Amino acid sequence: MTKGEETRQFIIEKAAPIFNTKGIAATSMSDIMEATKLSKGSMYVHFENKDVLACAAVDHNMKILSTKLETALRESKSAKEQLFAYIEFFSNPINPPVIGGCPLLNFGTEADDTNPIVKEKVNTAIKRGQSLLTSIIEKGIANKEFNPDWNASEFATALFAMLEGGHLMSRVSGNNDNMKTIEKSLKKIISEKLI
Amino acid sequence: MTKGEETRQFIIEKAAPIFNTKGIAATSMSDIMEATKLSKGSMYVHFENKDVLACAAVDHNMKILSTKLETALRESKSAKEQLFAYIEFFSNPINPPVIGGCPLLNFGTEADDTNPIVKEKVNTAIKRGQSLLTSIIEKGIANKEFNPDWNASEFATALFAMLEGGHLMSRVSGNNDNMKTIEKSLKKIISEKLI
DNA sequence: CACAAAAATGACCGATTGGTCATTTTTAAA
DNA sequence: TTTAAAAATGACCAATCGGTCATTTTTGTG
Repeated sequence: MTKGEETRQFIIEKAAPIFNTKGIAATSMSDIMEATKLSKGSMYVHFENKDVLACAAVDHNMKILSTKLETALRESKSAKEQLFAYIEFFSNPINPPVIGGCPLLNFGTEADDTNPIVKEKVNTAIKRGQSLLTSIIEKGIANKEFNPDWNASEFATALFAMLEGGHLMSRVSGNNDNMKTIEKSLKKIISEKLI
Repeated sequence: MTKGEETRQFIIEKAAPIFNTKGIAATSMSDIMEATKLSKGSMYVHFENKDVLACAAVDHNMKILSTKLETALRESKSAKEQLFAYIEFFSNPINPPVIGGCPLLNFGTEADDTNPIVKEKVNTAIKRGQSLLTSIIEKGIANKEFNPDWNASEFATALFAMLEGGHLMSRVSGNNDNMKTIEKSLKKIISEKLI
């Protein structure tokens, strides 16, 4: 990695949590300068404008999330264990895996009617999440772990939505109570599908 | 209503959809001036600063939502019908009841770690939504409509979270498919609780 | 070491931000 | 109709915004 590539990466890493916490519009280049202790000119050597940097920060936040999720799922063997691990991974929004909370929720709501590029990034990430969940459930059905009548993609969508909604509710309330309730509900539903 | 109160209300009504669409930070006083065709000085006659106007706009958006919801629920008689009406009310995020989409989702995610006042407004509104749902379910249990073993507040939380999460997913994807799936799942669960 | 390319700097730019205020216009009650 | 208060105006303010660029410093290769 050249010096330039190193600096670029360094800026992204410092900028990502700021964008995820304050939002894209509310984050200024001065915020990033302060966090990196770099000059303004240096920022523009590596990013042609703020939008490019913001997009890189969005990508980085989502990458961190998916990498940590992957690690959290790695040890789980059965489909049930994987679903439980997935739910538990998202079950603490007050101390979330990514600084600032779920980037899909944060950037999705900000971008949905203002930034089509970020919107599409979030859309793609959500679809990946849904299909990961769907494939875990389908694997569980093939394994004879789960009831074969279970509609995998339908439940994957419901599960994903509940986690995002629960994330919002817990962040706004300042505690994990709602998310814990949701975790319990989801685990109960999954357990009922066990053969 | 005095002239001043009329103008103040007029500004709020013009500002509310802009704040809900662009977000608080990304909305400028110039945006409101343009929408109202009023001068800058006039804005500051009625609102001491942008934050006060933003808070009034947040309140207005949430009020519109709850008023429309109330109307949508009014005709429903049974608890089941009321729950279905509640779900249907939120089932079209692409053409939502409030311009810009769900204000709880929009303002909640923006405010959660930047604006404690708005955060608390959203928190209160969410709790009201949860308790409305809980009381509908409890009424249905008392009516012998629903299985008495049903945990009302637990399901209310899950339902609320699913609708918010589904709202995000549909807004980001640009269509209502995910929300339709969620609507179907929720209605099925409710129907299974009918005695 | 030489030296060209890459990286970093910070002063500077015009535009826009939230906000103020002296002045003018409108309102509404006596 | 008079008149004082309320409302509306728009020029003006300092601060900050995203972005540029001539200059200096650092890097890495021959």
